[in-house]
Amino acid sequence: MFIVNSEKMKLKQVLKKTIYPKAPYNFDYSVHNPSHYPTPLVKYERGRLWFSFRFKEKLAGVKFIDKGEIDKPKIEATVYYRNKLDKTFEDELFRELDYRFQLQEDYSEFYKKFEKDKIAGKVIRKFKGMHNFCIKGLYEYLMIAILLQNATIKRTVQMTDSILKNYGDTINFDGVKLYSIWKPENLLKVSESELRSLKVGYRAKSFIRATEDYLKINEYSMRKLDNLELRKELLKIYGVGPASVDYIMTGVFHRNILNTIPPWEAKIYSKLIGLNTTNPKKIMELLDKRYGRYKSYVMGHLFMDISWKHKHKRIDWMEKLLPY
DNA sequence: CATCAGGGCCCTG
DNA sequence: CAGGGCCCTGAT
Repeated sequence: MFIVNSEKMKLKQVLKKTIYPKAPYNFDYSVHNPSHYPTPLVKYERGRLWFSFRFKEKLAGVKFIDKGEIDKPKIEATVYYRNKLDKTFEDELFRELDYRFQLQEDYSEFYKKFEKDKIAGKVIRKFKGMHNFCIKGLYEYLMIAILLQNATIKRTVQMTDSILKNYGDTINFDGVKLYSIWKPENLLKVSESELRSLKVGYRAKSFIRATEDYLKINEYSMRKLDNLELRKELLKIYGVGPASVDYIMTGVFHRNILNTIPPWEAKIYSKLIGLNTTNPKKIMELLDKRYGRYKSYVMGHLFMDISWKHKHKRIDWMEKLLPY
């Protein structure tokens, strides 16, 4: 017996605002990551992005339209909600969008240092203006991280679809229908066995325990922690281990770190840098030596490049490493 | 048909 | 700190 408590809402336009990111800003590279598995939480087209956005108890829809150029960036942002928002909330919402999309982040030091790098320079120039964005908040990302664990992409997609269908909220705006990850409180009304019936296996327990843990912490104050403290706090969350913590730190918290390289990524990295080893330790040594504290940016760029190429024209060896 | 490895993590000894 | 167990699915 399912408890159906998902919201289904049609939203209307309540606010339109122009955003001026810090140049250089490449819209498409800064709102879409083709290496992420497809979810019905976001819709992307060239120059356009729609996403569900739960912030401070309110579930809104947001549309971004690219109206600028890399050196003169400009985004038209439209917010959709049930009813008019008050000014304070609007300001907070845009401050949050600024954080999640790292709109004002300055990467000039990085470009100066590595734009001419023999290995990565070409790609860094090609992706100039890519900001390190993450549309999701901590809770949503936690759920995604659990869905990714110990599963192939295909299985992850299946589990995501069925859990969203049963417990996700849906919104309609601007002719687009999107899901949103449920409110954490609502998942606690669901029993572990109900979740298990969606074929998520032992992850059912993780969803629940991680939700309980999330409700005890405050992701906004965690942003002030340094890398070590933040890592320690995140690892306390049930279901978060060394692999997930790195994704969460670089994604949700925009920390510039690269601590562990999972084997499947090691294979990709080795190919990208042209190494003769797929040993994560060896790869890490090289990255440290050559790129120091910018190693995660460099790898981020190389990884983005191969993902975009793969998106447009399937690449054989990527196909093998990212089996659907 | 059986077996096994996946884009890990928890728990135990 | 190493290693077993865990859910399901598709490949062999």
